[in-house]
Amino acid sequence: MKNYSKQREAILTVLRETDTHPTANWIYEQVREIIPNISLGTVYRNLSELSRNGDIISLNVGDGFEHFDYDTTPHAHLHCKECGCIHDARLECDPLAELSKKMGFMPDTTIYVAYGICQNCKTTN
Amino acid sequence: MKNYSKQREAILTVLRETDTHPTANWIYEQVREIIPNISLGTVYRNLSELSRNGDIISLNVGDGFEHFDYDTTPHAHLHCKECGCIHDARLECDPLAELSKKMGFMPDTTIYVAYGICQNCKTTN
DNA sequence: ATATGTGCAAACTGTTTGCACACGA
DNA sequence: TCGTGTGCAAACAGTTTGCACATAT
Repeated sequence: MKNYSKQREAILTVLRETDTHPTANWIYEQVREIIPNISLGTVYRNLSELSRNGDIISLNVGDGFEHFDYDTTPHAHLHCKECGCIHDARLECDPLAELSKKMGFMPDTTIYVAYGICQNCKTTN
Repeated sequence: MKNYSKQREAILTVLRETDTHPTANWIYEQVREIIPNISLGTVYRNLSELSRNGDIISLNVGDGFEHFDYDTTPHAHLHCKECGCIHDARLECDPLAELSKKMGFMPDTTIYVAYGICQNCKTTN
């Protein structure tokens, strides 16, 4: 762990302590409870940097928002088109890792997303 | 196959005849060679509709552009961070389908993306 | 005639960036 | 002091949308 700025530490703390897949703005609002006058630009800058370093994962599910995940291990995301929730799931196999090896492609991140309707929304409607 | 407008037909034709994963703007420029005065808004509207219907796939690799794919079958995408190319690959297993079944999640689309450096960029640098 | 789709351009919005300033080594 | 990071606000860019008009049934 490097010697990060207190802003970056706060962002990491917020991200570590949630099991959702928050957007930059949600993180911004949470971090403001720790550092009230932090700016949204700083949040974006740090999230980009952390993502580039591989400390966190940037997840784009096509809802117009970038989502961030503290868990950088390969795992699946189940994204509900109805309520927008994103659930994690353990992978039973990792085809992207195997594939990449065969094709001479060096992946440093792999993303698995299933789009559909979650159980909760299914029973509600 | 429904009775689509000639604009939508042209968009589908362009999409069918490429093996890349074009952006809305690239599609727009191609379609203009068929329908010179088509508007970008129409391209976006049709792509959204087609994607919603499941006729095409919308793919977001986090480069700021939405990419579209005529191939709606589950397959892997290898996205090069260097040159931005997106290569297709056959899946050796489909964990998202299996997972979803177990968790009561009904997916209508599954996205597999590996981020890294492609073989071409690796040898060039 | 009526409903659906289009062209155009303005508006929207998540994200990025330039710049002056603050902070830590 | 010097370099890196921040706060602020303006700018950016991909996408969406309102509206008048065209098109097909």
